[in-house]
Amino acid sequence: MSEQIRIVVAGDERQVGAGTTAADLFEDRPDVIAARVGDELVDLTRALADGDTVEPVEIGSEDGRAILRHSTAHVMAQAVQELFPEAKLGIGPPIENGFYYDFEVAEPFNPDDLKQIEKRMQRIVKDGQSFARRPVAEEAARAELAGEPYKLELIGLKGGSAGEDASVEVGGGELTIYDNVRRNGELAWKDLCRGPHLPTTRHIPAFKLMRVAGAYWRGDEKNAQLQRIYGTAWESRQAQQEYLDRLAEAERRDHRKLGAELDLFSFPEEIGSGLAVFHPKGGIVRRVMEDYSRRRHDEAGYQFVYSPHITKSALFETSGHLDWYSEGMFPPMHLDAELDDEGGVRKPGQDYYLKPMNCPMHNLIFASRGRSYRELPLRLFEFGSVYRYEKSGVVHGLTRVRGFTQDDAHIYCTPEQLQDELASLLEFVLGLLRDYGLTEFEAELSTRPDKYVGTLEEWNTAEAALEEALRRAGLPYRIGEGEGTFYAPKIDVHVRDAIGRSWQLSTLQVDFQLPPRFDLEYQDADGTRKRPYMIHRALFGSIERFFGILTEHYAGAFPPWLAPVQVVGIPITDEHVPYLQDVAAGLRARGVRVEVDAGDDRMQKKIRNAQKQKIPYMLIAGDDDRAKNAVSFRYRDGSQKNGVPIDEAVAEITDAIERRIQV
RNA sequence: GCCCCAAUAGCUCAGUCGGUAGAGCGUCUCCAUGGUAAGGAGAAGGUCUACGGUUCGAUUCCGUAUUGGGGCUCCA
Repeated sequence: MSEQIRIVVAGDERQVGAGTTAADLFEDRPDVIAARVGDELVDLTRALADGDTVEPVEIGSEDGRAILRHSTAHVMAQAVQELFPEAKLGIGPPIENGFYYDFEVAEPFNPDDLKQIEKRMQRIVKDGQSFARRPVAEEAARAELAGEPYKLELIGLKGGSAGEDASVEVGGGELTIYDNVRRNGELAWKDLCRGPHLPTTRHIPAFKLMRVAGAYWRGDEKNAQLQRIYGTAWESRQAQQEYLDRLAEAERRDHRKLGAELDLFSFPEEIGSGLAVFHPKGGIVRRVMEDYSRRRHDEAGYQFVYSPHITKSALFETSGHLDWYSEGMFPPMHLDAELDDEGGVRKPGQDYYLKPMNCPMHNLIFASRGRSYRELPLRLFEFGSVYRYEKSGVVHGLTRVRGFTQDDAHIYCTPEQLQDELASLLEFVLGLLRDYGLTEFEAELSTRPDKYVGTLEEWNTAEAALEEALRRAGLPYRIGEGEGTFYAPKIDVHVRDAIGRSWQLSTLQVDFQLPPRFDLEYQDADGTRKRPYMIHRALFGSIERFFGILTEHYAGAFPPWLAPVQVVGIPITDEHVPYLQDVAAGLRARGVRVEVDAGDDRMQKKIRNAQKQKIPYMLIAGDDDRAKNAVSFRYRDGSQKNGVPIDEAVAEITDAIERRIQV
């Protein structure tokens, strides 16, 4: 009689024969593709030991998907090496929505290659090769993988500072190799890998290769650049299709595309990379955003300031930017130098820089005269245009540009005021974002890094104040331990858009570096001079970026209060144009942005045009409406309401605009 | 900055295996007066991104630059 062991399966204690595997336990569960034993994810084929607790890992679960994707990465690597035997393996981890694998190849892959690789993968999936785990000693692993220089490097990193990626391959403990074994027992392929993996390649229900890109070995730009193939893999064809549909939806909402279609903005080549111009329609949206923001800041006790776009270099020497941020700044222009007749320097001249930040300017305003504690908190606000010399490869639509305008403010307060100021500030931030229909937030509190300026006490005070502000706002947050900048702990607010994507928007930072550098002081009630605390904050971050994000959030269908054209009048025939123009005049008198389409298109075409421009309200009028002193609504969603008296129509529209409702 | 890909009319794209180009939409003009997503006809519009090279000849091939796209790195 065989030996018995005791295990706990999904909470139930059971007695089973020695050598029992998780596969045996979940025989009747085809969706189970791995097991969690204790804290560890393992292959189904792993034999269980006495006292193990075992949980099933379903293919559609988070862990299950990661295992599926990682296994698919192996299948892809096998296919690549079968087709391109000279390809050297990098790493191939699962990622959100899919996986990748890096290869060193002489020639980059082209789209045709991808198709071929995908075909070969389908064959491997059909083959039903099993993934077999095999622990190996380090020396043996080195011998087996002698032809794979990157894998050898990973073995060398074992247990060291291998980093997240490498740990997928080598883990912390023993080295293992996964063999892909054909059903006839023949070895098809192998890879250094920690696992776990699917039982067989047949357990891959749906996958697709997405694209090729260059990627540095171990993420370091000094290292060799490998070819990375990205793929996606899912627990069902349907799940994959839903993912592909989500991608298509994101593409449909792409602000760069909508920006052109809706005539909002462009990036003229003549101006330069990352430098946007706003067209009249984009200008309206932007102006409404700015006006609203100004009004809210005014109500919240901010004072408005203006500062120039360029400054002598000395300012950024004082602020420290030239020491630690010069790479991100546009090169300086050298002005006012004079040479004498012999070519010698008579007057050395000055370097002027475009400003990458507004804070030094605001500090000068604070320091322009003596400040009393009675003035604090002093809140200086500016729509400040700044220029940052972003690397050419990172510029992207409106979300990453080289010239942009921050809704920037700096708040100077006493240490005692810090807590309340941060709390009300956070409230203010969230309130404003909510007005744009952004309601799902998540915050990140970044704390003191190893290298920092200021005193430990100051940091503790500020971090505690930030955390308390988060608690008061009832905001879910995570802590980024040591992720603060060297001069400040900060809160970053991430918002979720209409299709669930998360964007980092607002940032609140307490600054310990600039007040002493600028020798900022105020005179306290007891007559002594004290150093104020300084808070940097931006709600939108950059107006351009926020504009881009909003465009995608609304898919270009801006709510009435923001829409460039709020109402378009569409006459049934030319004869009704004057009637609609009267209606429009009434709306315009109430501040509504309204146009009457008097062109020679047919009514149907005008509706189509208005629909494509995503105009919130179409007011249609013909003989019937005119006879009743009415108009007919057609809303953006295609619904309609006929014969609405003009007064009611105007009231409905102006009300929706005033209340900033989303329609 | 690095790797790969692209650039043809205002937009989306076709095309030329090297002999200076087309469509649809948009624009303009005219006709049509039509009740909820494309009425009809005609016209205008392009040094085929720029600069070099090869060639009898370059929009096409090669190089460089610029701009854009997908990644990597970066985002204080």
